[in-house]
Amino acid sequence: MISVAKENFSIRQICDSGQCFRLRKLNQPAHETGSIKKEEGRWKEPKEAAEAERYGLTAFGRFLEIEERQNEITFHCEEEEFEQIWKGYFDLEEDYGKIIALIDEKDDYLLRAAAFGSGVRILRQDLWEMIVSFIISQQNNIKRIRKCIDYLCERYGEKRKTQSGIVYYDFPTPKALSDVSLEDLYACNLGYRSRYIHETAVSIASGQVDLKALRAMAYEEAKTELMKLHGVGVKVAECICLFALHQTQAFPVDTHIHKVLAKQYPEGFPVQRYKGYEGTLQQYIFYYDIMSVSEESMLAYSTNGEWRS
DNA sequence: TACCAGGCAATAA
DNA sequence: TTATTGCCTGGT
Repeated sequence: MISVAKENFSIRQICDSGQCFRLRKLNQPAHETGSIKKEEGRWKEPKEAAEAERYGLTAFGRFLEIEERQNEITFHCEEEEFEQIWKGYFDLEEDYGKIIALIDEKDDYLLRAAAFGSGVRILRQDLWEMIVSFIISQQNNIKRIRKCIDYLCERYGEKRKTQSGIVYYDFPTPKALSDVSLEDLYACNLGYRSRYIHETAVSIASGQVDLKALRAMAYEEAKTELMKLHGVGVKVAECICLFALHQTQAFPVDTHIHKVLAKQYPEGFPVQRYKGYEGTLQQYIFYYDIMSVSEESMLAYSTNGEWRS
């Protein structure tokens, strides 16, 4: 087991940040959105060591159990595995405090967003898994995305078992998905995205688009190459660049970010000032926005029982 | 019941 | 080149 201090690092926040779909709280009904049960309301920091929150992560063909306590995070694996895989996966060699310190002291909104989600990090996830995951994400919500991905893994991924007997499924390979009929993909509730997944799997399994070459490409080139895949547009390509290729200059704009930009940055987000860190800051904004929706709703509810606009 | 959700591709203008 | 529209499905 390996424990690390919680410096700008929160599994709970990463779990809810919308960048990964196979990290989730354990002892919770399958497909529950992220770390919080609806009826529980806001998540509270565990006070005692005994109140550790347990998470399960499936990635790179492995299952990792993680415990989060008030001041530390414990990875249930050997040191070698941690050094070789998870240290890089969670981007633990980057100093996020340094990034937050770059924020314009006059930018109250961005300061609040970064303080709120200071434990969020940009993961280095598997490229193929991110391509499929973000094609599924379009016009979709996190809960359903998780469900669709689970379904694909359980049906077409390799079944595996940890030493302690936990059963999990690897993400299906491009070849495995390219062999699945459109009809069977529709049965996974992928809807019109079924066609995109099928054609993308064929493109990659056939070598028409090369994952290895993609990993070596610079941002603009990688984005253009990704958009050759059916079902991958600008937004999805930028998400893949950010969450798989760790190109932190990517700045995906979805409806949430679009809304925030219009309200907080009518003159445009100062991308020049934050060059190379746009994607990280975007993630703070995104997390702040999706997580504060319920909070804002409560604040908007005035004491006389009427809703303020 | 109708509309929308963390877009995209096809088609029209 | 830019604007509009259909698309699967589950939730409200």
